[in-house]
Amino acid sequence: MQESYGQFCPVAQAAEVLNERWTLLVVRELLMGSTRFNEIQRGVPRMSSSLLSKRLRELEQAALVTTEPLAVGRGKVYELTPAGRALGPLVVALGTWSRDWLSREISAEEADPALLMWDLRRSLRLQQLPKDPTVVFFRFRDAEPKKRAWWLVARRSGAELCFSDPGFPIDLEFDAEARAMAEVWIGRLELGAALRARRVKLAGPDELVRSLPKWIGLSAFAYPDPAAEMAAREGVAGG
Amino acid sequence: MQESYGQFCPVAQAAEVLNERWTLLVVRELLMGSTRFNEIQRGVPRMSSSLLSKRLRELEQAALVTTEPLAVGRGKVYELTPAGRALGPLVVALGTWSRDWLSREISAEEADPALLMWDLRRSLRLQQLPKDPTVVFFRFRDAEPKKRAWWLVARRSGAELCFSDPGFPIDLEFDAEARAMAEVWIGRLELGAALRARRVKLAGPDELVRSLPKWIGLSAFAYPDPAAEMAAREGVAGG
DNA sequence: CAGTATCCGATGCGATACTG
DNA sequence: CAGTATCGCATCGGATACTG
Repeated sequence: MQESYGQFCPVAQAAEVLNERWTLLVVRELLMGSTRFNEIQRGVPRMSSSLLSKRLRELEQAALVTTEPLAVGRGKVYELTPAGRALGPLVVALGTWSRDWLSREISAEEADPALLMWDLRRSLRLQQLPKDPTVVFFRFRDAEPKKRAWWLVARRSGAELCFSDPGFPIDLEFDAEARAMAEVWIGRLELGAALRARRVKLAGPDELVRSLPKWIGLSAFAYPDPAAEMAAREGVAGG
Repeated sequence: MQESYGQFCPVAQAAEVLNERWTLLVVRELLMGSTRFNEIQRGVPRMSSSLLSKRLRELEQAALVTTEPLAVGRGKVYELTPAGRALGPLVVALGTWSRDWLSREISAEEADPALLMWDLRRSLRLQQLPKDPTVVFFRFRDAEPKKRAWWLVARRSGAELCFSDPGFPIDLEFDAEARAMAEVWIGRLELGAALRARRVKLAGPDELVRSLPKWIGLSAFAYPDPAAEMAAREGVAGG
């Protein structure tokens, strides 16, 4: 832990807790609903276990996180305290600010399909699925071999992500560069626009294509406000 | 600069810019209106010049800050770009969150009168002054000798801060522990309550005492919203 | 699986000294 | 005054190995 700033200013005190490397991203994962160590780690794959462990302890000490031993099996459940949950709007605001003002391109390195798919899976609106299961195949031509193909098997009861063909008939098929998909995901590129520009290709029965925006979620930062969210969806569905 | 997180998530990209040690506090100073190097540094006195210089360059590179050489004399003027200014509500929200949820006590170390007075001077509402000049003497009994006594000479045209008696007749006199004063400043302790509890003492003509809350500002985090602000003022004036 | 302990190298930061 | 250059130590964090 860094030395204290030695200031009474609340911003300084907040910074002492949140500015440590990775900490904010761990909070983000918890806000997104991850509760288990490995689940959290899938959201921050470049972070070592030991550091994640340390950060979780620090967050617990700062009273932003509580843990409870699992009733069955080993391990704990990590959850945000009210103080931690109160950071939700702040993290969203930060993400939105970042999307709007930091014009950095997404690099090839960053557009990790594993992370993207993991995020995407978590944000599905399973209740809106047009079929049960709905199976979507994703192809990222530019990704490293092991991360090129993904099967998403979405059921109302939950969704699974596979690296190899699970054998279900495929309903929809995406084909895109990981970067383009990531831009759509974070709301910098609208799906309709991406499709028109052929940066993202989507194949399947017309009605399934049309209904997709209803149940595939986007990043929390993709929607500045609910109205814009709805407008964006209409636009996509119409395209 | 730390290594990149390697994530496309906007939060990660924002963190890369803002999470460096001291950076957020430098942004805070710029948001508060400081534009000159030394002015900024007075708000972060424990930060070395070299590091402040480096951080300012980084912020400039991230397009949050612009500089302009001074027409006369040496040095530059530092200013936030629109992107930087857009962080304003975020910093305030962070400070408010911190005040509300991080219940850390202000330590004696942190309650630096120099910082407190510097903040206070900057937040005066000079147009609301009852007299011109209005001279306030502050005594912090618990502070180190050199920081025990302060004279604030506030004029509509600007305010000065002195460590030694400037010779003006004193209108109001504060006497408090620096910690108590800091708690009032950040809005964790209401001035009226502090006065009643004798943690802060204020002496002077009745009408000047009463008018003080009108022109002495509090930290940006002391007011969750304008309504609360007005209510707080009324409460103080009545007490 | 769900973490923890240890080690070691990189680097971030603070101190000091210096310049126009 | 308004910064910049340099240096050396501390510490942070990543890799690896380990445990119940």
